[in-house]
Amino acid sequence: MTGIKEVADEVGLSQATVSRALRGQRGVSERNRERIEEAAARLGYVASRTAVGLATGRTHLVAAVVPHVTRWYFGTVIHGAEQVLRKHGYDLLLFNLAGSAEARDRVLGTHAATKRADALLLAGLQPSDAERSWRDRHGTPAVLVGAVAEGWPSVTIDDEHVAVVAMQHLIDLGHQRIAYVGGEQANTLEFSTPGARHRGFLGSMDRAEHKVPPEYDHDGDFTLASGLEAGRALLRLPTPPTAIMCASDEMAIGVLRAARELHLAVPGDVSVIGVDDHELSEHVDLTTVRQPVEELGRLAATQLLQQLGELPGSPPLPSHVRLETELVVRGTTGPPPPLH
Amino acid sequence: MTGIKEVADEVGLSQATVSRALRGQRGVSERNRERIEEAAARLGYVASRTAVGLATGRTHLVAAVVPHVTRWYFGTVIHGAEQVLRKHGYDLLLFNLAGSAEARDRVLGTHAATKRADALLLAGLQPSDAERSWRDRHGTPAVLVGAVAEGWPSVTIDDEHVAVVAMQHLIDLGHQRIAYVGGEQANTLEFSTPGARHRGFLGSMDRAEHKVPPEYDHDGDFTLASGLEAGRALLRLPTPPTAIMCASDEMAIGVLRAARELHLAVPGDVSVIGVDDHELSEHVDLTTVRQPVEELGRLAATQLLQQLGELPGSPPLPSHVRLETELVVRGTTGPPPPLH
DNA sequence: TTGAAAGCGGTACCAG
DNA sequence: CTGGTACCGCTTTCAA
Repeated sequence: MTGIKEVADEVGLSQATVSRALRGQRGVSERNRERIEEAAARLGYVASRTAVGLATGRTHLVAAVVPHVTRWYFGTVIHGAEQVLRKHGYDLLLFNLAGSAEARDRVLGTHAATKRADALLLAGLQPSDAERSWRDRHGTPAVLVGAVAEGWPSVTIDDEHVAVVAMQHLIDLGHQRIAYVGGEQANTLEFSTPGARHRGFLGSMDRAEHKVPPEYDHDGDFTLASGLEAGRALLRLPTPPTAIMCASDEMAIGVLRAARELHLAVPGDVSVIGVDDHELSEHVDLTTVRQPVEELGRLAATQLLQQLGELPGSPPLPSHVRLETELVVRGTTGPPPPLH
Repeated sequence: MTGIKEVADEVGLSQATVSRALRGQRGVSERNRERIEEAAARLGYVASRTAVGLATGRTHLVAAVVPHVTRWYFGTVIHGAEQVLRKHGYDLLLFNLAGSAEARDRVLGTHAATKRADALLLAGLQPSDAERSWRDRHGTPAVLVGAVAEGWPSVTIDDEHVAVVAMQHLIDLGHQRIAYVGGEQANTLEFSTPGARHRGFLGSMDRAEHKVPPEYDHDGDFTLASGLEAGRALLRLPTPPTAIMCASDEMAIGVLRAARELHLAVPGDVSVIGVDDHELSEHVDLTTVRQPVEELGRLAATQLLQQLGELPGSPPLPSHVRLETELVVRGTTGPPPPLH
């Protein structure tokens, strides 16, 4: 491994000068700068990130913590974040909780993430008490994606509003017996989204003066499989709903499959709406409320870079960014079946 | 940030002793070890990874390079790898090429990954000349997932065999006019899988003495959208195939959608088979050849840990691990339609 | 069993 | 504009 010393010896200058030259700092004669750059390139010198980290106190690492990399939403957030981070010389440390609360403690409790990275990106997670107090003490830059918390910058959509928009669409079509497939209790990692969407559902039903029998309020865990299960249960009810709103497209696709299984027409017998605009939703012709997931990731990364002082020129992002969503009407919603 | 010095002062011992005690090394009196551990816990001391890295030369970081995090296959590989790495104290640095060859040069060419990590996990990528020579010089532990290369440990399936198995299934059902949706040229990042599967397809057709008209040999990029497009083209042919084999489930699902669009019955008019056993495949009842993707990731991580000397007890993994695949017959394949 | 001190590979301050 | 040198925070000889 060629070190800075070799380069210095090669050009007959000090390490200090080489260091300055290579980082583009002022105070190096043009002639020497060129010689240094040439020598560094020729010798294949690349500064050791570890040594730089120790000397400067910055690792140029951002820790991204997600509940599940394999879920489309989180994969896409990461994809978006990584794009902008890399552009500014930051690498992405991935912490995949994979649904285990224990993993979360290990990652955030022992500071596996926080000790090593310059900043923290939490996606789909509500910071725990331990995490917020840690951050208060150390002032590590952090950002939340898809969650809000007092004092933490965040990039989100309005989850309650999303549900209201979806519900309004169904209500406008004339539906009254609307069921909900959410994911409130199922998630051990605290997650604010399900609660907000659920509130949106209940509020809308309430304002429309429609009753919500308990069996119309179903739990899921945001996976297709859980949607399938919920769909089966709901559609086999003596009085099944005429419309089902799901807190995610993956669950909605599961419900669609349940309907198909039971030979029910969509939207003839039952309408289905989701949230996300998953890459697959277009293909199953699912009506949904689109959220700009990749952009969420990009903005979160931008937030972080700003806190890290890496974006001197750019206008500061507000600490809470809330992105617009959009109702995408496709083929799975329609008027309720005529009464009989 | 409490450092080792604070802990040492606290217990009135030297940093050396504290360091030894905390890493469980022998040569520290039991009494002092306990006092040190207590003090460290009380002070909330966690060693700086950066400093440890500089002193030991090991970062405890593994760089995982993938073409696309958002693709199910790669997300799952990462998920599997991360699980075992974390268990052994390694963190995962994610490099998402996002389909850009330029990103690849930046990541691997400038050693963004290699300089910073102890080991390299390349998924779905064939090492370039520059990469192999770099590795030859520096001896960085590395492993390939879903690709093979002279001198590189790898964890794979037999991609050619996978295609042969899929084809045999179709041929056994009586199909003769079989088309292929692959992804050979489309991928700028060199990728060995498409080639192998394509060879399997051609070889099977050849052995069965079935002709492959050029228009039956279609390109895709492993996405659903490309499958849809390929499906439309193939099924609109004057003499359409009676079966279509796709190099991935995502493309197969696209083909299924094309069939639905054109009001063709599956498998009545056309049979479709994929490769992967994507999490969705069960739900669309797709016949496919399953590969154990998560296990691929886990084994790759194990390979790496072994090279890193972190698995002293365990029997060494062979340098090329090839996992079994399995034909999963579901509802999208059947006998060809009767001739007319 | 313990401690002093020399690195690890850079950065940054202070003189010159 | 350039060089000497004191760190950064921990590990690791080498002596005691």
